[in-house]
Parts: sequence; structure tokens; C-alpha cells
Amino acid sequence: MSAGGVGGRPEPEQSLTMRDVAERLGVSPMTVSRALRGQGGIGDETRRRVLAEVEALGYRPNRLARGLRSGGPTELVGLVVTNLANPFYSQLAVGVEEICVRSGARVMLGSTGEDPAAEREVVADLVERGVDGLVVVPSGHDHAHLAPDRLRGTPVVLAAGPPVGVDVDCVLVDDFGGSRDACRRLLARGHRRIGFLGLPPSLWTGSERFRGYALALEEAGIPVAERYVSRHRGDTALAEEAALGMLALPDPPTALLAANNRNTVGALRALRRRSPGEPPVALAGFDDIELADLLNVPLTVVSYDPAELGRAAATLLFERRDAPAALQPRRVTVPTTLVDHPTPR
Amino acid sequence: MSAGGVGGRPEPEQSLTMRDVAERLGVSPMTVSRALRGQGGIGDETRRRVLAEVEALGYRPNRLARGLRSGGPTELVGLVVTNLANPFYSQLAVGVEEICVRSGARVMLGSTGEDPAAEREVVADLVERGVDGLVVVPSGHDHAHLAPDRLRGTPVVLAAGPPVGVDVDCVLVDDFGGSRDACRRLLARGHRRIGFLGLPPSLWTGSERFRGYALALEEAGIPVAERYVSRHRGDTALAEEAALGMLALPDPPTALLAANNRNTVGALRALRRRSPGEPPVALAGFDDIELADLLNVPLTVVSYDPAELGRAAATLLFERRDAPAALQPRRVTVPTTLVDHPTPR
DNA sequence: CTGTTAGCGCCTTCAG
DNA sequence: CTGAAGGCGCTAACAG
Repeated sequence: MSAGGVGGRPEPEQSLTMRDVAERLGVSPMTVSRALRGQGGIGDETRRRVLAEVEALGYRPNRLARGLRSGGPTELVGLVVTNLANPFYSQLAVGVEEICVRSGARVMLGSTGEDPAAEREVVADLVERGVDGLVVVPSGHDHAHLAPDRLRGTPVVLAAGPPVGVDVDCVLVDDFGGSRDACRRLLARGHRRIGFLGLPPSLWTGSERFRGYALALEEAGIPVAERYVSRHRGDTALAEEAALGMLALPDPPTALLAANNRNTVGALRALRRRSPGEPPVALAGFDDIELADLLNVPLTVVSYDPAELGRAAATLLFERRDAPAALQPRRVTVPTTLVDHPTPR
Repeated sequence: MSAGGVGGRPEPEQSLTMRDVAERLGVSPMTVSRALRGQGGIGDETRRRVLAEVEALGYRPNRLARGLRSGGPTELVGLVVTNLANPFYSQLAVGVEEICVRSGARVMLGSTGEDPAAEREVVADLVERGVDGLVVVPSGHDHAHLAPDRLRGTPVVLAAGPPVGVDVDCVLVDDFGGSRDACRRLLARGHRRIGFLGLPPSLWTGSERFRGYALALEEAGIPVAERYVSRHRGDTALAEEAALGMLALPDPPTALLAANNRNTVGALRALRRRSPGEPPVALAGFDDIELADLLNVPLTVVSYDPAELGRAAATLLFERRDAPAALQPRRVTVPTTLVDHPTPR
């Protein structure tokens, strides 16, 4: 008798059940159940006695069993993202959690690594685990497998991309408007040759941000020139290379517009390799950068709050879960703002 | 028909049960159960038929019900952090999830905002929801409430801080060694007056990083001077102010050691406010900074992998969960490396 | 106001 | 190899 601690402790209480509490009090489990849920149908005095005993014993109900019988909501939301290490997604998660906690729900996490097959598995697993709904940052280009019909009716909200092949709610960033505004600002400052460091056209975000760029140019009567446009996977090395290529043209751009954080960083690296004599190149980009004020480069960014995207998604989800009648699919767009980080000093 | 879809679809299948599948096949639910779990005790031909029907119907078992009866593991891990928006914690989460997924487990999230009361609630909620174990980044200074005894026996692993008042496993960063090594490097470069921008002594991490600084100085026969030491909550503004204060001393430090990312950023802001004529100040700090190469300041950082911390934590957790006999509480320390970001160009 | 009966969906146990 | 009985912990639905 020893190891583990068979000391004189008051029983580590493997796992109390409602009946244990009830027996100690000489009442039926139902009484305990009612006291715990505080829904009435029980005398004040009895309730007090029960709650005192519950407190004393440290009893906590088993939510899994509760949910099984009542069939009610599990107060569980599945959040499926590509990669939590990306601050965009971790902030999105913060927003989702914030709203969930307010209604007593918890978040269950799933990462896909941008693999549509992994997404399917993760989603299926979350549904098996009884989530009330899913917030999904989609990986593939078709979302038919996210139809609630195929998921026990579990509601789904897409984040950062519109649904394709399925009618569900979604929350989006104003990619188009943000990009357009950034480009307009560069134009307002007199730039006429503006390079675009973009994302693949197959991505919604990539396509929208390009569209904003193109529209702003068009408004200014400037044609989009192939040689000023690069569209690749967001990767700082590729972005740097693309920027250097453009800047080496006989008529190089006088400004660059980067379609996301990775492209902005690549552009910054390219710019810092220029010699002091060369003409300056203006830079604008999507996504804010924390240390912008420490870089010796003026930078204009399209800023927005990823947490707000998460809050909006979770809100739509709860509304839909609790809607007796089905609502029309809704689409919420989170606005962007243009922020100038002027050259310091 | 139209709206909503009252068309001729094959029933959206509210929620199939094992019996539905069984009835369609004219077998008992047990047969379906056995086929699904693939544990044998069933004929090959029967299993095939069952699985085919399951596939056809798109039936998925209800894991909550499964766990209720079998009492086995839920394959659910609770992760409790202070704030997911902090990249340290989101990377930790990535590490935890990575290990969990390998054993078919999922992560349930809880944020505390560094509030010990919130931590208690979150932990209790996760336990009620039947997690197999918890990875907790502790908020308070005493962890007695995290004793598995009080949590239905749910195992706990502490991350980024050692247990106080309770015997559980933990994973730590080598705060002491990393800080010591950084300080040693500054000393090796000839610095004798080294300022320390630190965290509150009440934090484990704060105290350990200070200890490393103090030890390195002691080794070099240099006393720790009050006026070169600042210890406050990690906040860039406070750090900047503290750094400016030190640099304004009659005998200012020639180097600064920042105890975390926030302090490093504050120090960088302080340094950039100096005029070109003033003597340069060296800077070293805990935590790497992505754009270090774009700052025009040489920077030495103590780098480590937060995801590794998460992987280690989850691994300890599963080992303990599956250990038939209780193991001794273990402590894993993740190493740090010193990285130089030389002045570019 | 309180207790009893039954059963959520699945699995353990024991027959056949 | 398959099925029937029973119950995990809790709560609807009905009695009293």
C-alpha cells in the first residue's frame, strides 16, 4: 500500500454521479438534476440542501451524458483553419472564442494544412463529436462537402472565402475595397507605374485583391500591364524575387502594391537591397505589420481586424443554430481601413 | 418545389443511428457496432455488407454516446492558455494539436486572459466535458486547484511554468540558460555595463531570465546594479521608457538585454530615437523577431520553438493518461539557441 | 413539489 | 460468429 498516495485523503473521488449525491441526501436523482439546472419545479429549501451537498462533494455533472439524453445543443463549436501559427487565423480564433464563451460554448480546433482531404476528415470528426456548428476557413475550391445536409444538419459558416457549390453563411474581408483604396492612394500620390505583388488567381482573396488594383488603375485610365503584375503563392522569397524583377525593368514601377503580409515582407527585402542613389519606390500592402514604425521605409497598409471576422462568424453561427426557421444564406463583409506608417524621424 | 428544398431529395437524414443501419440490413445493432470498430468477432462477409451500407447511408457513429457507455478515453485534450493572439501560445497550440491528431485526439480551447478565476472556470468546464487531459499555461502563482484529484483524476501538464502546490508534469523553456547565454555573449563582446529590461519577479519566466542575467554578470565579476535593471509587465511602452531612462544615465549601459519580445520592441523604439552621433548600444533579447533583418540594428536573440513546447506537453499528457501505474511527476526543458542578426548591408 | 419510468446511442456482458 | 439483455449518467414525460 503506497505509491500513488493511499494516504488519509478523503477519497480522490473517482467520478461522482448524480445518484451518489442523491443517496447521500435521501432524495431522488431527479431532485438533484432539478436543483442543478435551476429551472424550478423544486422547493427553495430542497434546492439549497442539494446545492450545499454538491458543493461539499465537489460534484460536477457529466455534460456528455446530459447532452445525450436531452439532445439539446452541446455548446460546442468546431473551428477549422489551415494553420493556427498564422496570426490571421489565431486572431480569428480569438474572435470566435470570444463570442462562444459568451453563450457558454467552447471551441474545438481542427487544422487542415490547406489539404482539402484533411479538411473533410476534420469536419467529419467534429460532427461526430457533436458540435453545434462549424466555422471553416475553406481549403479547396469547392465546398459541396460542407453542406449541412451531409453533416447531420450541422450549420456551417465559411470564413475568408465565399461558399462555392453550397449555400451557407460566410464572413469576408473587404479584399476588393481594401486593395482598391490602397491603389487609389498610390495613384493620388502621383504614381502611374504601380507593380502588383499578388496571390494566385485561383484564391478568392487573390482574385479580389487583384480586382481592386485593376479597378483603381482603370479609374485612372491606366491599363494593367503584364510586366507589373506577379501572382504567386504568398512566400516572401518569391515576392522578393518578383519585386526585384520589376524594379530591374527599363521603366520600373515607382510604387508597389503587395497583396498580403508575405508579399509586403518580400517587397521590403527587395527595397532594402537598392543602393541609396536609386529613386525611392513607394510601398503599400495588405495586412498590417507590427514593426512598421521601425523600418526606414514609409508604408501604407490595408488594415482590418481578423478577430472581428471571427466574432461575426460565430455570431452568424449561433443565429442560425437558434433560428427555428431557416434563414437565407447571409454574407457579412468586414471593412478595411488604410493606415499610413510615415517614415519616422 | 423550391425554397429550402422540399424537393425529392433522399431525406436530409436528421441523424441516423446504429439501429437504423441494422434494421435496413436485418441484423442487430451489435453487428453494426462490431463491424465499425473492426475488433473482430464478426464474419468478413457480414462486415463488408455492413460497411457498405454505412458508407451508402453516410452513417457516422455518435462519439458522445460511445464514450458514455465504454467509459474509455474521449480523445479530447483541453488546452488552456492566456491569450491565443500571442504568437507564443498559438504556436504552442500548433504543437499540442500536432501530437493530438497523431493519436486521433482533438483539442478543446480555453482562454483565461491571465485571470486565475477564469482559469478555474475554464478548467472545470473542460473537465465536465470529459477531456482526457489538460495542457495548462498557468495564470496564478499557486496551482493547487489543478491537482488531478480535484478534477475527476484528469491528468494535467503545465506549460511554461513549474507547478506550485501540486505535483504534476510540466514543460519549460530554458529561460535561465537562454538569458545567461545572451548575457555572456554581450560580455564576450566587451560590454561591462549591461541594462536588463525584465519581467516582474513574481513570474517564473521573469525570475529565471533575470537569474541568467545575474549569473553571467557574476561570472564576469560584475555586480548587478539597480539602475541597470527594470522589471515590469511586458509592455512595449514601459520597456521603451525604461530603456530611455537607462540611456540617459551619466554612465549609460553600452548594451541592453531584453527579457522578452515586448521588451525588445520597446528597446528598439528607444534606440531609434537616439541621434546618429551618440555611441551605439548593443541589443540582445529573448524571443526571435521576424523582420530582424530589416531593422538597421544588429540584434542577438534567444530563440526556441514554442511548438516544441506544445509537442512535449501533449506527449507527457498521453504518456500519463496511458500509464497503468502512476509515474513520478516529470519536467521537460526545451532548449534555446542564440541567433545573431547582424547589421545588414 | 417530488418521485417513477423509460430511454438518448452505444457498448459490455453473457447467451446461443 | 451473432443476438439479447442491461446499463453508462442524465433527463423528458408522466405520475403522485
